[in-house]
Amino acid sequence: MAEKQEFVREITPRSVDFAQWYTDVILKADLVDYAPVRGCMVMKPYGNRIWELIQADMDGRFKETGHENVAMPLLIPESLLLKEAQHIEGFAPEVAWVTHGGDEKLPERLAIRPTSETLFCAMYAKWIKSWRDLPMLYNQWCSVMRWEKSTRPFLRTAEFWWQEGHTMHATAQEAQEETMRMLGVYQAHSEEVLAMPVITGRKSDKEKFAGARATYGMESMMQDGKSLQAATSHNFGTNFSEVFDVKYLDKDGALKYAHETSWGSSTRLIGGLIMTHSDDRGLVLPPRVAPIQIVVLPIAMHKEGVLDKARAVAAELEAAGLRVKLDERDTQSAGWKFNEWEMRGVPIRMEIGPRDIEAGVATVCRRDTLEKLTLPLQGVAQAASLLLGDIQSAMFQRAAAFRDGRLSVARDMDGLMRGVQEGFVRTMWCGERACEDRVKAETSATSRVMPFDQTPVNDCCAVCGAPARNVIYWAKAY
RNA sequence: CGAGGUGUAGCGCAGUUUGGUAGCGCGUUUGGUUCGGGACCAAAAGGUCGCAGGUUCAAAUCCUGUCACCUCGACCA
Repeated sequence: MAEKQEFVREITPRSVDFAQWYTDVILKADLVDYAPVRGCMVMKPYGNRIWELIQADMDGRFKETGHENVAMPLLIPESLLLKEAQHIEGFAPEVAWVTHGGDEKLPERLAIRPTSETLFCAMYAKWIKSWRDLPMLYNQWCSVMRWEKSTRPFLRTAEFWWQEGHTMHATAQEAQEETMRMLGVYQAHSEEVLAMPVITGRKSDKEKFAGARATYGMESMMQDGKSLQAATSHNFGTNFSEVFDVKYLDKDGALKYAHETSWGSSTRLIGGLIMTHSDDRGLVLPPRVAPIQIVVLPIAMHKEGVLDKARAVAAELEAAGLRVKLDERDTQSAGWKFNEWEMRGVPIRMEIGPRDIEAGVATVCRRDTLEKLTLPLQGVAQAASLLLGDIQSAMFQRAAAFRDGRLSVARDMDGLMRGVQEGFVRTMWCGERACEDRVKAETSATSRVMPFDQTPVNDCCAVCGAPARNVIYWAKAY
């Protein structure tokens, strides 16, 4: 028995080596594989399905808030990318270039998009003429490429899949409202769907997006206490509009620059999901993004009536709109299947065996707590739906409690240094870059966000002691 | 990009110090017994030892280079 338990833990325990644990989980759960291209990943069907479920939910939220999807080209002419100085300065080191068409050298290099602000702006300059054209609210789902030096599946890959929303507005106020609205959409999605609690706020100038006037982000704490930037929402003001000449004729007859926003989230969310919820047995998926919500396992399948009953139960669950897998393989033992589906994070395992059938119940095991219970077969779909709802909210509660337990408040550098060893630290900050650089040098932590709740801790910067301007969160980050 | 580590059967590894017939476990295939937490027995298939050079009668093993992956730093969604 002891040996069997060891065998289950082919996955390195989190407490021993978090990074190795992370890699083990995604490979054992069959989410991705490494590609022949350096730094690139292949999303396998199971991992890709999670992304599809994330996309479906998020895309619905984008449409509810008035956005439409477009498809922009993969390539950006060098001259276009170079237009906004700060922007290209931020991205230049990691741009991949197309230099040839067939054997012929191109007259101008083409960048493989690292992000599409420049393309959108070039098009917006053509499309926007009048105040009647605004706001223009577009989004695209695509992949982008950033030639990263060190990569890890989902967290940082050379090519990654994402959505990027790009909008143009008549006024600064509308642009700011849009920036906040989309940050709110990300937060709601993360907390309601991914069961991943986040802290939102504004980024310091140091951490801000290249070319933006203000960047807002949401940060989530992983089980090693490090922070993952899970999404960002930027207000560009008229920075790009002035460079790309995006102007409209306003009601008052004056020609004005449009105010721009952009916001993005990526397959990195899946990495966050894994590092938030999973355990030493493998993946734990929140029901709302689980490709399989319930796996039905016929037990002692060779016995009369078991398989028929299991099929009937699976069909009933499916008819209720649940994502169900009936595992009828006769090549694997029941115990083997238990472990496999646990490793792959299926929220509910439902066993249908001779004893269950006789008692009119199903034996059920929930993945988040590994707790076993029985559900009456009468009305099983409804009970299962309720249980999935419980699991979803319990996972959020648990993650939030974990996060709160590792969140500290500090008034000085000592407290800050101690705090970032564990998780997030809330302090006052004077607003100076020098203090951020000092924290980075001494603790390897960075400023994450200045939260919207600015209730002061005290009145002086925790780093330098000068009069404080903001409340800010610090953490080591991915 | 700096420091360290690892590349040997589908997967996990031993063998490398001291050069001399390519090994083990899991998985796979076939047959049988099992079947409520990774079952058991028997037989079988499966390898250009990451790649390229070099040294040698002989290289998985020694030397040089190179690529990939993993960890820790520096940079970023």
